[in-house]
Amino acid sequence: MSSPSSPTRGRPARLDQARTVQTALDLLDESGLDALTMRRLADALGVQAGALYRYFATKQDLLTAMAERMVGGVAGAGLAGDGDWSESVACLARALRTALLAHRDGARVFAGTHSTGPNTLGFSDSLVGVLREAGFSDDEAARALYAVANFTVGHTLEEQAAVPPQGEEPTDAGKLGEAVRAGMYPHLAATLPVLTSTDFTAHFEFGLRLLLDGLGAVEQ
Amino acid sequence: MSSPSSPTRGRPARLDQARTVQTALDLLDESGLDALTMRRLADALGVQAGALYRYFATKQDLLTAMAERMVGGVAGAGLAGDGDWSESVACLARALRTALLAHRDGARVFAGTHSTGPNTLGFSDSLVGVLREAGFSDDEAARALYAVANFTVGHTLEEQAAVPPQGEEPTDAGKLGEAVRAGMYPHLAATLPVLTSTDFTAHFEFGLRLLLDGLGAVEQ
DNA sequence: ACCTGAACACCGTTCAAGT
DNA sequence: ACCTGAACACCGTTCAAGT
Repeated sequence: MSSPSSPTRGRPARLDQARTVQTALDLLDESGLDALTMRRLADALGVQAGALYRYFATKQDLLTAMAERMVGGVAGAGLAGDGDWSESVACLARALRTALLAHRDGARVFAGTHSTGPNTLGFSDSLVGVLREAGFSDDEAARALYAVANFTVGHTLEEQAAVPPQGEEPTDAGKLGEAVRAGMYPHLAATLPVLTSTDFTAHFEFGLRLLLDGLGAVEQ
Repeated sequence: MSSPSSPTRGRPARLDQARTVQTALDLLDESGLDALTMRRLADALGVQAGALYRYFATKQDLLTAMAERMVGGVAGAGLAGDGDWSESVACLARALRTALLAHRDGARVFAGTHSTGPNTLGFSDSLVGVLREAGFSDDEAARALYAVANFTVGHTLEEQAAVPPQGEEPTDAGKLGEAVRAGMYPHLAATLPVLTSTDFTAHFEFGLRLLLDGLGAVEQ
């Protein structure tokens, strides 16, 4: 309740958790995760690197706070639609993907951390709640959460890796094309246009539909 | 065909790509991805760090070769079962998960790279092939590959993060328990036993079933 | 041709000392 | 109480020089 920031009377601290996380997210968007170092972040905050350790015990803790902040508001997406559990779950999954896409390397940051903050737990509680209230068992609801969340994060990880934010060529679809045209992989060759398509929203919606239809079958 | 390893007559090179990748995988299993540095790998190979760069232009290239090696043989899993596309796809997904689980941090290595080698492309071609031959369209087959692969990798990423290989407490289920018992999150509280269950195979099979049932609905 | 030795430009983290 | 300065123990990568 009063760790490093009680209402003190000395000169106000230049740093606090909220401003540090915000600046870290700005730096992430500008330069990407690989360029987000404690020293560069300290520079952006006008401070020495060591000072950050009064607010975050490790860099991993900072990344966790960033992930938690990124998914703020996502839990509320479960209230859309009018009582259709399938649409509510879809909205939650879409909101999670959108929140991760909103920051460069957002999925990598999220996948690399395990926040137990209110935004992250609120999302999980919301999704599990929608399914329990729709009549699914506790086991089914919890496992559906795993399936939807893991698919969404895994998908967004691929999406952000495949579509580099600005400059450099997408080095990936290119090498895939070469390799596939080399001869083997007849099935990949036939489906190359879809595989290298950048319409990731369509890919995402397809996978999400599979999961929801599968859940509909569980419901009987 | 003859870059750094022609059949020369001088003293044989101490290094080659295959031995380097194998030693790197051994080191990964012993110490984990964070401890896998070019210097430590060089040490294990009895060589200086700089020497590795004759065989791999960057550390990322080495990691890609490791990922490619990890999924060797996975493509063959599509031949199991007797013509049931659903069982073939399930076998491919299970084989991928098993291959990633076979190495410490295997999913992290795989998710962080994008191999276009024969093992990785063979897996994709195999899965797409099973579906195309079962009558799915090219679009459906390609998108199903995305869905199954992203779910499997996302799931295994979580699994390996949740179950620390040997020592240290699972710091994760613990903090989740605290936070959930604090009051809010009634739905998480009700499903806590399932959420903190370590039966990841059951979780995986549930999600996989959803995807396959969803695909069955597409088939009509 | 292959590897060493040494350097370059960094990292995350700690901690006495200042204010 | 909060931050600086400086250090510790590392990183990935490059490249002249040796053999």
